[in-house]
Amino acid sequence: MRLRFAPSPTGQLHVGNARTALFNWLLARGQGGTFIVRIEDTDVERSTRESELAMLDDLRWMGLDWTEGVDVGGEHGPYRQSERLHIYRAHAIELMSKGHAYYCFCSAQQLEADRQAALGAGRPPQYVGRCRNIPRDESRRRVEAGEPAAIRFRVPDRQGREVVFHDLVRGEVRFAAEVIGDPLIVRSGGVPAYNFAVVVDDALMEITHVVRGEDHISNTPRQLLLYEAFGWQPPAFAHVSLVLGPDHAPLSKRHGATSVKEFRDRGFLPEALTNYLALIGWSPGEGQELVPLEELARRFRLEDVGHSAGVFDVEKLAWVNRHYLKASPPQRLVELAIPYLQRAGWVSNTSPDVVEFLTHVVPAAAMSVDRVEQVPARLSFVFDYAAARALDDNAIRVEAKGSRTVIDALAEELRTAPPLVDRETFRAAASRVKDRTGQKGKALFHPIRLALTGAAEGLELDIAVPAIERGALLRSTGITRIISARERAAAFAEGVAALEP
RNA sequence: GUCCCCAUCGUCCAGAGGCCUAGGACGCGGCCCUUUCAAGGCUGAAACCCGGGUUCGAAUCCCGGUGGGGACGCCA
Repeated sequence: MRLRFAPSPTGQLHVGNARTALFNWLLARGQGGTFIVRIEDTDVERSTRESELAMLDDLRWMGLDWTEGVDVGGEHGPYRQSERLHIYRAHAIELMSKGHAYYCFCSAQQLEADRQAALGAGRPPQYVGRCRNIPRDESRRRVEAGEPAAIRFRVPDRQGREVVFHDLVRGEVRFAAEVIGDPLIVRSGGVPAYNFAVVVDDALMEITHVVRGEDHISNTPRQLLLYEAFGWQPPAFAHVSLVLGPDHAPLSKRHGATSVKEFRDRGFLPEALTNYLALIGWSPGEGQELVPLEELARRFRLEDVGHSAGVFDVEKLAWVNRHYLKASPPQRLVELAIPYLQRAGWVSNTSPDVVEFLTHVVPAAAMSVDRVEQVPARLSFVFDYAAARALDDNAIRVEAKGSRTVIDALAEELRTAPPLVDRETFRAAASRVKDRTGQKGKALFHPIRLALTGAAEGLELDIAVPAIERGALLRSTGITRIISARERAAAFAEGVAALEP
C-alpha cells in the first residue's frame, strides 16, 4: 500500500490539508504501507521553497514521518514536480502520438469569452473543442512557426459514455463523459497542468491509494480517462469531506486560525491537533475520543470515514489540548512555555536555576489553561507585581470588612517571618495572621491573595505564594527580579493605609 | 446554469430495519468540591431536514423535494 500527500507550496499548511495528510499517514502507518510526500509546485508564480519547507516542518511537528519524498529521496524521485518536467514532456508526447492529445491554440481571452457565453446560455462552461479537429500537420506547422500552443487531452467517446469508479469512502460515483471538456494537460509554456501531472506522478510512483479532499472528486473521471489512455491501472480513490468554519463556509482566515502554524504558535500541542483532526469525520469507536496517534493508526479505516463535511470546533480542540497538557511531564511544559515567557520579557536565559525555578511554577499554571500561550498570563502575578496597580485594580475589594486588619497583620507577620518557600511555611504564616485578626476562610485568604498576587483570582495560594518566594530568592539574572512576599505585603499595606478610611 | 457529493442535538461522532422513550463528546445551564478563577465530579436542556413509498416494523432501504458543499481554470 503506497499513499501520498501532495501539497502545493503556496502558503501555510491548512488544517484541512493537514487532516488529509493525517488520514493518509494513519492508513499507511496502520497497514504497514508507505507514506510519500510529493510537492506539486507547477504553479510557478505562487510556489515558494519557503512554503515547502514550512509545510514539511509542520508535518513533522504533527508527528508524521515519511521514508520516501521530497526531502528524503527514494527510488521514484524526484518528488518535486518542477524537477520532473522532462517526464511530463515525454508522456505528453506519447499521448500526442497515440492521438489522445492535441495542440490547442485558443488564447486565454478566447477561452474566457467561451466560458461566459456558455454560462450565459445556461450550458456547462467546458472547452468548446475549437482546436480538437485541426489536422495534425497543420497544428505542427503552426507550432513550428512559433505560435503558442497548449496541449489538451481528447476525451474519448464523449457521447453516451460513463466514467464510473468505486470511491473507498463514498461508494460508486459516476460521471457522464459528455460533461467533461477536453482538459488542458500542458500549458503553452510547457508546464504541465495539475490533472496531468498527478496522474503521471501517481502512476510512476506506484501510488495504490489516492486519499484526498472532496474538492477533487470531479477531477477523478478526467484522471481515470488519462490512466486509460496510457494503459495504466488506476489507483483506488477515496475522497474525504472538507473542513468548514462555523458558518458552514470553507474554513478561512475570517474564522480565525486556519493553518497548522497558527495553532502551533498559539500553544496547541501536536498530539492534540492530530487527535482532534482525526475526530472530524471519523471516530475511533467505543465512545473514545482521546486517542494517541499510534492508536489512531491502529484503528483507522477508510470505510469508517464519514461522508459529510465537518465544522472545525476550536472549543473542542481546546478541550483535547487541555487533556494532553495535563498528561505532559513538567519538563516538557517548561520547555514549551519558555518561548512565551521570553516574549513577555520575564525570562531572558535558560540557565539551570531558571529552569529549575520554572519547573516549580509552569506546570501548575499549565493545568488550568487551554493553551501554552496562556501560561504567562496565568503567571503574571509572579513576574509582574506592583502594589499600586494591585490596589487600583482591587480598591473595592480591599474595603470588605476585616480586609484592612488582615492586610496589616500580614505585613506585620511577614516582616519577621522566614520566606514562605513552601506550602507549610505559607500555611503557618497564614495561620498566625488568622490568630492575630480572628478572620478565617474567605475573609482571611482573599485579602492575602490581593496583597500578595495583586489579583482577585489565580492559582491556589499554596502554590502561588511559594512560587513568588522561590522566585524572589533566585539570584539568577536570567529572570525578571521577583518581588518577595514581604515587600509585597509591606507596600500593599502602606498603600491601603493611605486610602481614605 | 450543468454535473457531482452530502444531510442524527448549536458542533463532532455512535447508530449498518426491530436492542432507539436515539447513545457519547465539546459547548451551554444547574449542583457539588473549594480561601478565588480555572480544573475536576455529578446532573439537566438539546437532534433523526420535508414529503412520498417499501415493510408487520424505518433515523436506518428507495424516490422526489428542500437545504448545504464541491466542480466546471494555461489554480491545485
